[in-house]
Amino acid sequence: MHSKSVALTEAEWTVMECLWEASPRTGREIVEWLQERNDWSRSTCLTLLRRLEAKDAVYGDEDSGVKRFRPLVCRDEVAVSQAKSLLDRAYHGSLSLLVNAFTKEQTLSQNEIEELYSILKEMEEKQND
Amino acid sequence: MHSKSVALTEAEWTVMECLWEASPRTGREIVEWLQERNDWSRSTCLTLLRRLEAKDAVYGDEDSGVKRFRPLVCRDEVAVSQAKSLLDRAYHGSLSLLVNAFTKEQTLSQNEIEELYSILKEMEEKQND
DNA sequence: ATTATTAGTTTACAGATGTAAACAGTAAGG
DNA sequence: CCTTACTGTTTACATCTGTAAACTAATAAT
Repeated sequence: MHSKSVALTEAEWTVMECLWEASPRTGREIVEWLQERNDWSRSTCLTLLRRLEAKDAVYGDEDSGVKRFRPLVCRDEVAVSQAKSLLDRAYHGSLSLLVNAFTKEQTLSQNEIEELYSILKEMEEKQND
Repeated sequence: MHSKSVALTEAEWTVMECLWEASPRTGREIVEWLQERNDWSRSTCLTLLRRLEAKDAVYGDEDSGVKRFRPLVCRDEVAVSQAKSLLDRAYHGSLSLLVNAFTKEQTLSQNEIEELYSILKEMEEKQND
């Protein structure tokens, strides 16, 4: 699970979710999983898998005609790189600007607020080393 | 400046930045502005403007052969809607998850941390009304 | 008038993305 | 052996994006 900054499209994300949830998974399993949420055809699912293989986001380990797919990038990496690109584009790279914009729009749950507090606290502690 | 949730592409963002910075602006001005940062041809700039007009993100007010463009969506709206879509996709809609992922990756500046604290504080106060 | 300049529009075209039908290879059933 | 049922691959095609040349209408300069 090396660290490449792959960019995933909407549809590809969905496929990856399946593999991040559990892997390896066979084509058949993946198709099934995907068809439960979207109504893609088998072909569509397999095409997406192939494209993901092409961009080294997954690897299909073939064993007697059946491939066993597993992710080559982890969710966190992709998420962060995606977030970074949005942040740069829309918030001059500033996390607080994003959070601010967000809170103006919708109230955060008490839970979220506490969560955020503790993240900040932790951050500070780490800094005081 | 109504509230449509337009989705902008990378290139379109750049054009919008120009108009958000100041408007109205004539085609010539926009092209100039854009060429200072990217090296797009005049055509490219104008094509993007036209596409933005098509998706009602800007309006070109024609006056004797010269158009005066201005944005029809505001930066904040677009930014938030973009952020929301990322959040949903990559962080199950949870802001704190995003913040967390981020802090793990790179340290926030003291400034950012304080900024975030004050946002949270404000948030809480608003809640206690 | 004729030409050069400028403004915006039309057309173009390759690569990415969503979506899937058609096809080929192989294993299992009869 | 021949058909069926699967597995994965090739091919296809419309729309979206990035990028821009070609063209037309209007204006200014000679």
